[in-house]
Amino acid sequence: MQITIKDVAKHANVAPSTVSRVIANSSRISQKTKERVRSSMEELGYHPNIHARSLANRSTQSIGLVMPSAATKTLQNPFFPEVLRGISTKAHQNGYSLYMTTGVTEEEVLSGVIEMVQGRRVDGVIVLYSREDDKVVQYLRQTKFPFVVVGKPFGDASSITYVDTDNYLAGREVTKHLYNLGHRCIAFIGGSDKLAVTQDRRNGYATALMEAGIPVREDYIARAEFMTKGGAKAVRELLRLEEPPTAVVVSDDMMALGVISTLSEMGLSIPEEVAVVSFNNVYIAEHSNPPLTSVEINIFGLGFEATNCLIEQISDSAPPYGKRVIVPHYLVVRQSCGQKKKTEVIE
Amino acid sequence: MQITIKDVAKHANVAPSTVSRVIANSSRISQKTKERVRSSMEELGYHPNIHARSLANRSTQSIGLVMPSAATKTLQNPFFPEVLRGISTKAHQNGYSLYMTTGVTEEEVLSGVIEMVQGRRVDGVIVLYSREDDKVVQYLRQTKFPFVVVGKPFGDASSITYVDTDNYLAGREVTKHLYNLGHRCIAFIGGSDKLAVTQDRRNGYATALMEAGIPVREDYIARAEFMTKGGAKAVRELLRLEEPPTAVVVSDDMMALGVISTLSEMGLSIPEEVAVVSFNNVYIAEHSNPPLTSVEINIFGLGFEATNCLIEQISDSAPPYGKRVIVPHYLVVRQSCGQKKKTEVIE
DNA sequence: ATCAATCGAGCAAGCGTTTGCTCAATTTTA
DNA sequence: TAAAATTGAGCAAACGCTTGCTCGATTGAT
Repeated sequence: MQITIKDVAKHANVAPSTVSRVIANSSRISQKTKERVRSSMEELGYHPNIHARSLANRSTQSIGLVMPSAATKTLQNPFFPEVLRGISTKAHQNGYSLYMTTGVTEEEVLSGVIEMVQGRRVDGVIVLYSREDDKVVQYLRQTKFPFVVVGKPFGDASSITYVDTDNYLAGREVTKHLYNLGHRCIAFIGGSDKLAVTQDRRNGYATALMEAGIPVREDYIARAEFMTKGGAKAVRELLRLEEPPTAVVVSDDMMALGVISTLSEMGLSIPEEVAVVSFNNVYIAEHSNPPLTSVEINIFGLGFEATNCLIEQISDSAPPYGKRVIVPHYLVVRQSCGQKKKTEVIE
Repeated sequence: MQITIKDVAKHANVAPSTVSRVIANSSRISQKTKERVRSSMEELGYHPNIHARSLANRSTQSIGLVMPSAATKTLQNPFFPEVLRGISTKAHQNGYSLYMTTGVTEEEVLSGVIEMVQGRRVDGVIVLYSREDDKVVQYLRQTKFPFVVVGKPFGDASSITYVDTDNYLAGREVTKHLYNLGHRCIAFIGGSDKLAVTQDRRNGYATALMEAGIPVREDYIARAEFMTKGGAKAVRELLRLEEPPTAVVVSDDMMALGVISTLSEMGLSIPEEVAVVSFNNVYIAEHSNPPLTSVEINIFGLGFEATNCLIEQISDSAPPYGKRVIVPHYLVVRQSCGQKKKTEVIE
């Protein structure tokens, strides 16, 4: 059987309540008693029962994680482990542990979240994506449960705390970079249109083109799944156009990987015939062939900051309005985007 | 305030205990009452408080996950997300949720585990690695808490339930494959020597050499960290040898990635000058340059099976002795290992 | 029609902690 | 020196749920 607070109390010759207060390090207990109780705890190998504590306490010291539906697929994108690293680092620092539910459909995910929240399983929730018309965010909002979103939320963003990259700016910069390298036919391959990240990056792309006086062509904008296969398919279609692009902005490294393997298969050389840039700069971007030019968005930082915000909210030290944290990004130039003509570079 | 079982009871005009039994779908309650109670639950939006339930119940419906220490680093290896996918799929199917603690040092990890176990936070634990002299496994074993190991445990393996790849065999096969391609100078680059997986793969490698009548050279066996940088360093040393190897068996795809980028940097062509094979066949193996020949070990399956075994143990439907599940593997041949002379292939 | 068996539902005692109150002992103040 | 203030610790009531027992009502057997 488990060792309870009562056993410790008996062993130390005090009341259970005293033991509890020793654990909480209450000032109402004398130093002497504290020490006696502590050594009893040590001796008996006491560990508090988390459920009893949560029940009495109404707090759980754990954080719920919401992955996009079909999390099982999602975990294949290195974005998630990395953001998880950031979250778990901060959570651990503050004595929180992590609680995950997964679900295949959107409904399943929502009911998982409801269970977490209503069942008082967690003190707060981090939503790891931002999608249009998302039921999870709606629910969390209306129940006024502490939560933060990784990505820019839809609707009344001002009342929601979120952590994000300035994807619009990043999209613009990347496109401009290609323009500066001399490209005029630049395509965009994005993930699901419902995702904030796709929209922002695409808008940035479009803005950059307009600024450069290049019309935005609908047939240069492709959509695909956030994984390699989607990227492969999208690029095939683009190259079938009468005037195929000489450069593509791809909204995600994994998709970009698909793009470059497809290009290689088709016998097109990168970056000479088609230049490629993408976002996230996940681990493997550096090791692909050729290495990917990508926007470093500090995924770890996104997770870390999100957790920070959440803990602030939980401990009521957060302002009552939504807070917004933008994590800085920068372009990491590698081979996949090419460079200006050699001569110019040498100069 | 939360809606409790009492509220439902009042609303449905029954006793709280009846509501509880309705939830448990006890046969002692008539169909009519069940329906009435259920509609009350629905109407009030009732969700059971998980902590109260666990407290009364002594069960938590959640599974603890133990990552190797410095989990923050570990998550960078795609092995973990993938095994997580397997675990979370099976767990979800059976209504379990996942609970993670992380820790930087071995001590931290251990105390996290102790907290999970003694604090009755989880019903069972999955250990995601196998290392020599591991305190976590020792602890779990002596407390007789349900747990399963992913990887072959040390010590009295027969009493521990574990799920593993036949790494010894895989190491042998891979080495033999290189031998068959004509290689006679084959090196091995492994991760930490304390890990079961490293030892097994290395032993398989050595066996294959012996079977082929090739002496095992100490200076052909390098050790490195389980990530790209380690691989890079190790290969540099091997190539400094008087008689450098023409092929390397690398114990992990991530390290192999480091190996091949280093080789490229040094101007050596793969597979012509140095052939490379590795293990795990993670997502990116296919997309590296050149694509990696790697052993597909079904990481997802490892996670899935491990969870399955654990749930069996928790629900007492497992045998009292340690069970062993070996998940099959197979070699996926891609460019990095080269092939026999063209003519022979064509024949 | 009577008694035993069966069925459906309620009572109340936990599960292990926390915490507002109470109260005795000690110290301070007048 | 007596009264007031302070300190340290205990009592007992939650927290929300489960479950062994009890008990009245229904059913079936005699």
